[in-house]
Amino acid sequence: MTMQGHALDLARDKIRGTGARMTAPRVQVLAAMLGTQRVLSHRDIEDMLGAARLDRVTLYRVLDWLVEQGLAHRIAGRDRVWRFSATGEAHETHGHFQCNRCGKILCLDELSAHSVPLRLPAGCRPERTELTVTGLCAECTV
Amino acid sequence: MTMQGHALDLARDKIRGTGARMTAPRVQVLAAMLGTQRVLSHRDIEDMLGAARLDRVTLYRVLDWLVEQGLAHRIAGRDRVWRFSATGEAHETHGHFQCNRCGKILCLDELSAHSVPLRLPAGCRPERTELTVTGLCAECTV
DNA sequence: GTTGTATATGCAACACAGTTGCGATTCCGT
DNA sequence: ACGGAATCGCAACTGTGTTGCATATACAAC
Ligand SMILES: [Mn+2]
Ligand SMILES: [Mn+2]
Ligand SMILES: [Zn+2]
Ligand SMILES: [Zn+2]
Repeated sequence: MTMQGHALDLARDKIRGTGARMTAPRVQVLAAMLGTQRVLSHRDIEDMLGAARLDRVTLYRVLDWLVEQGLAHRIAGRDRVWRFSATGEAHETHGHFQCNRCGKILCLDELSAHSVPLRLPAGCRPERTELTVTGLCAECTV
Repeated sequence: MTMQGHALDLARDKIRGTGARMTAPRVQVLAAMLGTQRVLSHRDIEDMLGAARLDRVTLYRVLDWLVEQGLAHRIAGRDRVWRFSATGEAHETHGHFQCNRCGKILCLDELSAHSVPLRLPAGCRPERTELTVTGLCAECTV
């Protein structure tokens, strides 16, 4: 409860900082993301909200907005589902691990995408390097 | 025509090599993939086949089968679209570049995923490392 | 060649992530 | 309070990929 209260306050601060409107959906979604270490899918967040349910489309739009504002980052897994995280700053550049069985994504904070030496075809303008290791997570290893 | 004939013969050889049935859909799809350097989506292949149209589901199943047999590789991009390639052997390990605007994928043959030093959380078993650079391709740069 | 059968195809219906348009609501500066 | 732009909620839609099942066919045995 204290933890959740803190996440709510933090979420409100961050949203206030953008200068845009502070709305219940934005606060709730960002607080949910701040309150966990996990990388959450749209569906994960829907489930977490439970009672405070909000429209599917609104959730998609809030997530897009959080990414635009730099308050969250978006990760593409091999299951072709977007996942979102609000923790840390270096997330744009570090690698991720995705479990082939349960789909869970972990952040590999020590694995920097910047350490990869780029040599691109002529004319290509790189924007971002994504580094994803797939395999089995500790819980799914038999 | 000579080029296409060669791709057809090569496709037939490879399919015969699996010991499974040789069917028109398999030959046509594999030949289409062997006849290009590009990394093709389901839709790309449908368009290429044109007259020799075949059922959507059959195409999905042929692609799955080609991957199972090791005759093609499947690449996950940032959009929710699988892309396939029959060329080379190193697709599992080298990096790829995907254009944020047109979705095209290029192979970065010189960028090896093996060069990335892994340091995973305890218990995680890595199977594959994916390295994708996103940005704008030469044709989409304004 | 004919036949039998496991295998592959084609169709219809479905699942699921994500998007678009638009009218109704609400945040917030005045 | 008030007004208007920003945001929300709903419905309908798109696109990719999957499942179930009846039909067709590759190919091995004869
Ligand atoms: Mn991360
Ligand atoms: Mn490749
Ligand atoms: Zn797992
Ligand atoms: Zn492009």
